[in-house]
Amino acid sequence: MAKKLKDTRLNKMPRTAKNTQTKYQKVEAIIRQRLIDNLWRPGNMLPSEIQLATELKVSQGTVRKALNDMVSENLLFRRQGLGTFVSEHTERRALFLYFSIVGNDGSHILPESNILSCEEKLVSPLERSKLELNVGEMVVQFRRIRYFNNISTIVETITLPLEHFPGFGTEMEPPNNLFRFYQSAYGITVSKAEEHLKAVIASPEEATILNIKPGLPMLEIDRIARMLDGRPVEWRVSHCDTRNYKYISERG
Amino acid sequence: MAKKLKDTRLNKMPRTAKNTQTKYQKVEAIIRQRLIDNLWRPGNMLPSEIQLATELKVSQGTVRKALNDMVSENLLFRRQGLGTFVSEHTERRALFLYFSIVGNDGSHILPESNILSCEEKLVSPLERSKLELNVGEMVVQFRRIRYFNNISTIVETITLPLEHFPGFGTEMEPPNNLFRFYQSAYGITVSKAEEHLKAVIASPEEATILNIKPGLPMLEIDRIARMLDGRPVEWRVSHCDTRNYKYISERG
DNA sequence: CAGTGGTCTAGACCACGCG
DNA sequence: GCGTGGTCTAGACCACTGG
Repeated sequence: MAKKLKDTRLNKMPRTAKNTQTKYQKVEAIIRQRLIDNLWRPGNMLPSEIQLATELKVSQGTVRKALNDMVSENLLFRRQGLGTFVSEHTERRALFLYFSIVGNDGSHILPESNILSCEEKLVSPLERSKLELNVGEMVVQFRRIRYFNNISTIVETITLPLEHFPGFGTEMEPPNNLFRFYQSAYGITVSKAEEHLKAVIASPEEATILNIKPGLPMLEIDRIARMLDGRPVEWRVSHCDTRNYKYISERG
Repeated sequence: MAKKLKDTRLNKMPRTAKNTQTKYQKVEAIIRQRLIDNLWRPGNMLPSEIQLATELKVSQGTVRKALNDMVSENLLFRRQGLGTFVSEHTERRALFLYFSIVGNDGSHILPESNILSCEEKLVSPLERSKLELNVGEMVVQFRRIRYFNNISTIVETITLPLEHFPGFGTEMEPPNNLFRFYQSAYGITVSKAEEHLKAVIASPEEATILNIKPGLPMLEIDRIARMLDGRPVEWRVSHCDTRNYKYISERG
């Protein structure tokens, strides 16, 4: 790692067949790298467009395009009259961006959670492929129940690469909003996730845990969350009782 | 309807508290209306940015911003050196934009389909609320099975407001790609959809139709599709056997 | 080659938030 | 009032497409 580091000033080489990256893409890459390096932390204000333009020797419009692209990726947000800021994993963000379960009436509620178990172990072949790890690496795995209005509705199994989360779960109880915790405690920002959904049957164990009938249909959400550089950072399998809740998704 | 129609030339009134719409938003509204009116049809090329800018008395940059916004809504697409075009509901679009079921290995296949039944009837209260219709309006409702590689996997119930689809299903068999048919035969472009997912149990009837065991868990996809002006135009409930297939969704 | 969209610049003015 | 982002303009040049 750490190849090509002295790119602070953009080269003036014309864009040819061998060099398809535009100026605003270079600006974007520089800013993205600064986020990865935690040079600007979540909640911080970035330098103004003018300052960035001056520093990087491009016009304000070019900086603007780069920033706008990152805003539409939800990495940054802007407030007119104030400035441009690094996004944080707030409650609101967790609720509307990374949590797709709502009540039958459409109401958004972030459920409470309760840890059932937590262990460190050697990565299994399936976990290796899901988290793109090497043989012999360690993971932390824990299960938890999630409650809406004190009614247990979801059981989750969460697997993390121990490399990125030293001491996770042993030094303190993981909180309800995990993404915010990853960000504040480990400097890891989840910026994307892929969810795979299936319908399954509640196992006897799940039925006991959730206090429902075994054989009840459950919505399975199998999700890989990725950090800013695109590497997987969490594998989560959630089984959700969808009698009173539903998963929502927009298309188009 | 048809208030405020003579807005072809943009007014020069300064943007105040009572007038928050910017120039590019006005340009966007004009172009969107032309799409709704089928003035430019799917697949057609729009006038060049320069032409639009001249016609609407704004600069090329303003037109560009309006067009780019609509490109990111998938209403238009651009090809450098050629022009800007109205999006069509092609196979590819159906497959990647409005069909979220893929194989367990991630492969995209558009299933074949087979109509089971089709009827016109008075709208029910539930259908009224789903499709935002009035009491006494008529709908067309039909069921179909969908096959992946000749294996029946999905059973769908589709409800359409008859008002927008005169003669639907009676004059000819609805084809596999419905959205393309809505567009080519009725001038109706689906531009957005909201999907609500739950896990349910296969009913005895569904089990018979799909040749599976009753009681098998099925993924229910309850979807409202909307046309360019935002009005609902199709209600579809799909029950999918997810043993060999899965629903995918990106977040962030 | 001419025409299209794509990038980049420079500068003007507006709307907003805060002191 | 001042600094921020937001809008708008005008013009230059590049890259791609098709004839």
